[in-house]
Amino acid sequence: MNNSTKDLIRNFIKEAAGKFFPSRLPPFKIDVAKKKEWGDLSTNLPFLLAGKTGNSPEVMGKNLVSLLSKEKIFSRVDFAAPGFINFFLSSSHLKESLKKIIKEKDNYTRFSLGKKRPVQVEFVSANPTGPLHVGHGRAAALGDAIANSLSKLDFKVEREYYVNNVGGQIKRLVRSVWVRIRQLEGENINLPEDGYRGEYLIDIAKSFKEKTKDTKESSLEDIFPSLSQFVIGKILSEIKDDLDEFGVRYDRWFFESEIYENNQLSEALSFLKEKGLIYEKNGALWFKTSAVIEGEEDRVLKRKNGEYTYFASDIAYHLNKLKRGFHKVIDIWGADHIGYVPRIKAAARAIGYPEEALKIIIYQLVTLKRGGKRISASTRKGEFISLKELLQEVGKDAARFFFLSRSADSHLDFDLELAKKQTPENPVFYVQYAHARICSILRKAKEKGFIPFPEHKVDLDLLESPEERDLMCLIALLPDQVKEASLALEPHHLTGYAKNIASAFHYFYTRHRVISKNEKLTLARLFLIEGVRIAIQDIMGILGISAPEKM
RNA sequence: GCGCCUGUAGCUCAGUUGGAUAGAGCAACGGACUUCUAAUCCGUAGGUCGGGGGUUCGAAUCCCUCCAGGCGUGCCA
Repeated sequence: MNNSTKDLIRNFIKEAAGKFFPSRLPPFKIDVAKKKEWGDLSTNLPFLLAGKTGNSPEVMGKNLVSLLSKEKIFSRVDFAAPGFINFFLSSSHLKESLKKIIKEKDNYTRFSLGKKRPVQVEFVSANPTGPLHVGHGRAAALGDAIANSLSKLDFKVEREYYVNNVGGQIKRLVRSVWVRIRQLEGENINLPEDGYRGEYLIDIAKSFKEKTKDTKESSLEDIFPSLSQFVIGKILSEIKDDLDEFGVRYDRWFFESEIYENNQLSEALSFLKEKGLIYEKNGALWFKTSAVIEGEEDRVLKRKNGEYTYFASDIAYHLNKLKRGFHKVIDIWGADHIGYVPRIKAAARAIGYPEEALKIIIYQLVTLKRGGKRISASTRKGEFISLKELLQEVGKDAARFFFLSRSADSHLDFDLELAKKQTPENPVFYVQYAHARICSILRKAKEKGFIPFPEHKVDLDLLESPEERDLMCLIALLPDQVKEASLALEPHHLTGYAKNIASAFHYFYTRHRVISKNEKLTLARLFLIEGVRIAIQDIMGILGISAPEKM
């Protein structure tokens, strides 16, 4: 499936240019025009051809224009100095697009280019040492939206959460709970320096005590296996609950311990050994990062004390992913892991990842604000705002919309007051309101007997105002938007497009009455706003945000 | 010190594989309800794209340099 307007145009351009430019075309752009006078779309190809042929952009451009003008998809094709071609989409193409979205619903923005190839998105993957915080919310929103958007392109997407259930952090965690248990037993004992101080561990200690009777005599060593399983299970189920409430479901929860159990670690290491990328120094085993990526420091895989590092199991984990046959593996990490990127990239290359098969998306940290004031987010004191609290305060929809409003690269200022507001200042309500408003009109139309309407009675030629044309144009370009945002792994473009459509609708609404005495016009407009409604619902669906029918 | 990210209107940010006179939302100011949701809309104003240099037909976008903020720089994860 492919409803891309740009692809159609691209093909026409290739065909036309081929008539006087025999060799392969340089990569050219088709952009949405910035101004009304410049049409709907434009291309810079004349500049590029001029550079290749020595002719002026004007000659190249005018040649193309004369060949392209005959295509039915355009109502007008202009050459625009100094070297652009501007395209005006014909009303027949716009009407065609509108009919398609009505007919195909959310399949309208579906593409078949992924060809069912498997892609994995691994995200959040927070250590099971405490509740998820706001930053994890950003990862969850990003990962889920990216996964949704890739599904649209017909990739077979798998969502995965990697659970680090072994290692030093877990030991510290379990020891902390053990100390809490001892304290509950009345012992005068303090949390270790590097312990976890959060109050939630006291609750966990209590429930472990209830479940297991004789905690009094047990040493940490004896109790460790069962206690650690209990603690991790408890915390993980809270994490699952939070993600569930946020609307995120995983296909797989992958436990780090699995890497150890199935010998996968030694397999990965011998893989590297064969390549001569492992050596011993100071009693430890090292990975020769420097041999793969210039300027990178070598890293320890196995410590002097015989324990493997997180890096070692992570290499094995990535080898495991590769073996599962993913066409592409996408890891989504917080900016605090930025320093880890080169070494895992190096390892990926060493274990046979094709270039580009591993994509690591780094998102910048979230700053919370209440009105104008910053809220400190210090994890150490345990006074961070959890994802749960955020959801309680602003709700899933606002949280997701805000997280997805900015590019991952950008630091995110999250204003809690704004997210809660039920006014047009708050973009999520603005968009949802447009959808609800359309639904309200459709309900009324139904009462009056306009719906369901037979499609053959709808005459779209009656939609001739600029406001109606703008809406149709946004619908016509929607598949391209979805495709581009998906391929770029940048869902924030879609929040932007949702705002654009909502705005165009509200503008239309104040100028035109949908339900009127003019029955034919009413039908045509109902048809149009139903298309707009589907567009909004579709985008919101990709973003994981609801599109309410009433507000 | 070094690495990565960021610096665009009062605020929050799009735009960064070079392309036309740099955009949006909010805030500010001024307007619009015999109406299918005024939870909306319209208009006005707002800019040395952090500074400086360079590359070229053309730079917010590429290169160099400097400044500011964030994150990282573990035999933690």
